[in-house]
Amino acid sequence: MNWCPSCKTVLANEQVEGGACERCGTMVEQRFLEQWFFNISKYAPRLLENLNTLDWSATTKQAQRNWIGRSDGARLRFPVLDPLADAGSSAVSVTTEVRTGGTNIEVFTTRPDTIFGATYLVLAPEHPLVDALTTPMQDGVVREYRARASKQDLVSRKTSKEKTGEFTGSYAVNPATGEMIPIWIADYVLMEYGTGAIMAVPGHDERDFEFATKFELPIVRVVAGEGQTAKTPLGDEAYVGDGVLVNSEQFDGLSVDDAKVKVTAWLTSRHAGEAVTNYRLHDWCISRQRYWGPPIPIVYCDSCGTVPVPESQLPVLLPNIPDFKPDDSGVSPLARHEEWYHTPCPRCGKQARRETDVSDTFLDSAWYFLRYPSVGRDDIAFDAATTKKWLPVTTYIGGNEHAVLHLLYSRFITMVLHDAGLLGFEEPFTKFRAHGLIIREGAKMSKSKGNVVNPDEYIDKWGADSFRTYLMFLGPFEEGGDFRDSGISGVKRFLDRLWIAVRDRDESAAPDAEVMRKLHATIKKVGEDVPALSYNTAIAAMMEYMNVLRKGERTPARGEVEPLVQLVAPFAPHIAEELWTMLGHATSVFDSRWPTFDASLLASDEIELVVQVGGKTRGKVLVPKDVTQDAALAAAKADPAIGKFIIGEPKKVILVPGRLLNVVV
RNA sequence: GCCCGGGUGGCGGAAUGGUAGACGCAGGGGACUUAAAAUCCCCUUUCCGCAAGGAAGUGUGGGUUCGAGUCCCGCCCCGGGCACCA
Repeated sequence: MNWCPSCKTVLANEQVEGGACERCGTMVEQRFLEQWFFNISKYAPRLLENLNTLDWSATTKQAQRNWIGRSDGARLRFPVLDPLADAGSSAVSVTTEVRTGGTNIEVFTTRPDTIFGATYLVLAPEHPLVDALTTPMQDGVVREYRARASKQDLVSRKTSKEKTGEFTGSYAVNPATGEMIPIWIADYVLMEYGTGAIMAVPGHDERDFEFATKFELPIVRVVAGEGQTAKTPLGDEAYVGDGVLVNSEQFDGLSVDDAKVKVTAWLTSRHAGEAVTNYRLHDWCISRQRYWGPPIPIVYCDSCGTVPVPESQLPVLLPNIPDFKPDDSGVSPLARHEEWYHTPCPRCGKQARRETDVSDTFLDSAWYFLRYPSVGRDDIAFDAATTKKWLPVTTYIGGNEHAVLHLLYSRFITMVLHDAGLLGFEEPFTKFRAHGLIIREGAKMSKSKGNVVNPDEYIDKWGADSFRTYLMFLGPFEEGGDFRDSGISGVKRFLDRLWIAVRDRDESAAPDAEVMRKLHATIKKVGEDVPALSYNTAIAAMMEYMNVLRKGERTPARGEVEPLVQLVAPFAPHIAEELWTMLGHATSVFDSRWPTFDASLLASDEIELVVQVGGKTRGKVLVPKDVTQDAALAAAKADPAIGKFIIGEPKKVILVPGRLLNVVV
């Protein structure tokens, strides 16, 4: 288990980032503890598959794909040679009369095509077969190696790439070649992934190559790349590229991809293995050695064993205790509370003991969206009709730091509840967008970097509306951006000008046609940008309109400025509400309709047509919006600044209606 | 190493294959003012030129196209995810 010595609790794999606790940054240790898990790994294929149907930020989906970590390959069985009969003999062909002890070593590989090059096996030091496989002669060194590996924490073990290992003294049979190959243990093989054992193909795997070189194990080429043959020496590194099989008997000449399928089929027919898909996603450890949290509703009874607390007795409430601080024992503070700890067994009524761990807080946040619409109901978790009306969540915006935490857990819980018939959907968040990170002084804001911004100071100085609008303006929402103090003044100035425009408006003046054209273009632009989360360009469009509205300190007509207040409202709600009141409305701006635009106002009869000659922009001409190609060309020739570039008969003329004319000469 | 993003003025950033640099910051000049602040107007990619004008230009090298920041191929750099995962 991952143990955080600072938080004094175990952590799920998802809550360990680069070997450190997700919450406090302390390096985690490894401890052996019995814990409760949710079987999320069973859902790995679905969690992965469904990603293709979700409208989520690409980065978030990719993070989940990486975390789930699908790999297609094969599980292969290597029979172990009877250690008494064959120990000590050198690698000889034993195709006939293989005497095996009946044990098999199962390995997972993504390269079944290279099995003819598997010259040894490696087990993780913790592999359950190690004891049985270790010969008396090797017992000392193996025992010592395992002890050393167990003491070393997982982080340094995973990061130090220096290969170490010991020979067990036993041999297995390569099911393809029939040759006997030595069985080693080494800490570069991890018990927690695959079967905890690998077939080593040093010719075509960098790690195996390094190990084989160090311990002088045989290296065989079984794949030949372009310009290589079966005899081409491997040199000083493994060949991991594509190619065709060599030194692989009947499979020689097949491509790597073909051979993966055919070798697996062949081994399957010989009962030596089968194709499998492996995932790196582990089960979710939900036990926590804390006080605050929902107790895991399990009772341990000497007669009945592990008994779940029946539904009628749920929830198990926390006892009110003064000493709720966790300690380093690995046991929850609840265990110190005798009265609570001892409870009758729900099944037989005899004295029994409660589970003292509480569940991970991520379990709570994994279903809060189900609870929220039904908070009015105390009798049930969530009401079916209400849930059907409001869920799944249409659009969810959050941080990518939850990609493999909250967002993965929520999907899993939703799937489980769906399968239990409690929900009509199996994905909780139809659309998810990850907001970007705000960068300041060249780094993402963090307490340790000392570059965090306290919003209160900015709100005091600039106002909440300015601060909020600035955050939306400083860069694309999904990419984040640079927070620079100097940038706020522009947004503040915009809101000030809006205030003045409303205050000084002319109630009787008729709106100007050109201004109204711009207004309608702005309504259109903002209306399109907001759902696309392009807040920065929406604000820019409103600023642009403000420049037109207040050009030369003109006094705007009411009809020119009133809709702008509605457009601004989602960005700067306080000032918008106040301005709306100033405009004489008795109800909230948020109860007013979103302004609509008149498309017929947007187009004018004459347009500026950009003229290119040979692809280079040479100027523009004013033409009717539905100008013909010939008329446009004539207009271009008539313009002296453009005409001088049009020498001779045009070879080709391209007119992009309403936009551009390109004359190729 | 693998997989995602991204690379555009002094800066933050705009650009359905069609005027690169919208909008904002910073900078310069001007109007108003006794003055300052505020407000308003103009300029501000680089190079050549007094100017008119011209040339170059979106990390880099090629390619497709009448036309490429945008599409395709190779490379470099930055940010993020995964990583002794077989």
